Amino acid sequence: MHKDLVYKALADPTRRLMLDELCERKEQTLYELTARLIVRHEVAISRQAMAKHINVLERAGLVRSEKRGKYRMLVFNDEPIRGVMNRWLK
Amino acid sequence: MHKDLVYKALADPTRRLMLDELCERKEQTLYELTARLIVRHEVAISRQAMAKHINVLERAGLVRSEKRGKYRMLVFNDEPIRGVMNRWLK
DNA sequence: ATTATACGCAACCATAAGGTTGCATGTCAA
DNA sequence: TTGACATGCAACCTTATGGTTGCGTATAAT
Repeated sequence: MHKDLVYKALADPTRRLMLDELCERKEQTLYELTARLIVRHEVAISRQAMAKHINVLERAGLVRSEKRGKYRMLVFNDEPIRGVMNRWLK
Repeated sequence: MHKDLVYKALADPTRRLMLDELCERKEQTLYELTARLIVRHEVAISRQAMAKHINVLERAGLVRSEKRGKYRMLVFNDEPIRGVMNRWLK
């Protein structure tokens, strides 16, 4: 569980929006999430770019994914964030 | 107070070490901090690179600096971190 | 069976990020 | 006042990052 990956994953605004959405709706497909970002947050992005972002989030442990048929189901996991943010707080 | 700058500032391991040190010892000069990182954390880095990192941290509001004679005094400020980490925690 | 769907993978591109070297400048000590 | 010291500034370089296009593939729908 490399914390560096968590910090780096959170450094991109698009990935933070993705976490916002996944935080609200616990389970989504990659396709749903992409559509949601485009229409609700006016993000201009391709599916392939979204897939890359999801991979970054998954390597950081912030997202768990599971292949179900032709869909990739995404679930948010807040545990890495908890282990990372208290570092400089007393 | 752009939160994006905070996330980006935290994305680099050297800057995180700098915050660690500044969190421990509230007031340091840039020179002290550089020396401390090199000897205590075995970071191979130049003074100029450190100055760049400090500027990034300052723009994010994580460090306040004040010119005192020929020294630049650095003070850690945890307020931006508090405003940034509860985003995905219930 | 054929077509549409949701996704994975790879190559490629432009910009940002982190680092270095070199030089200039203001401050302090001898 | 002269020199060492702590820092600022700018140009430059390398690699990482975020994005794209193109193609392949397994699943689902018609």
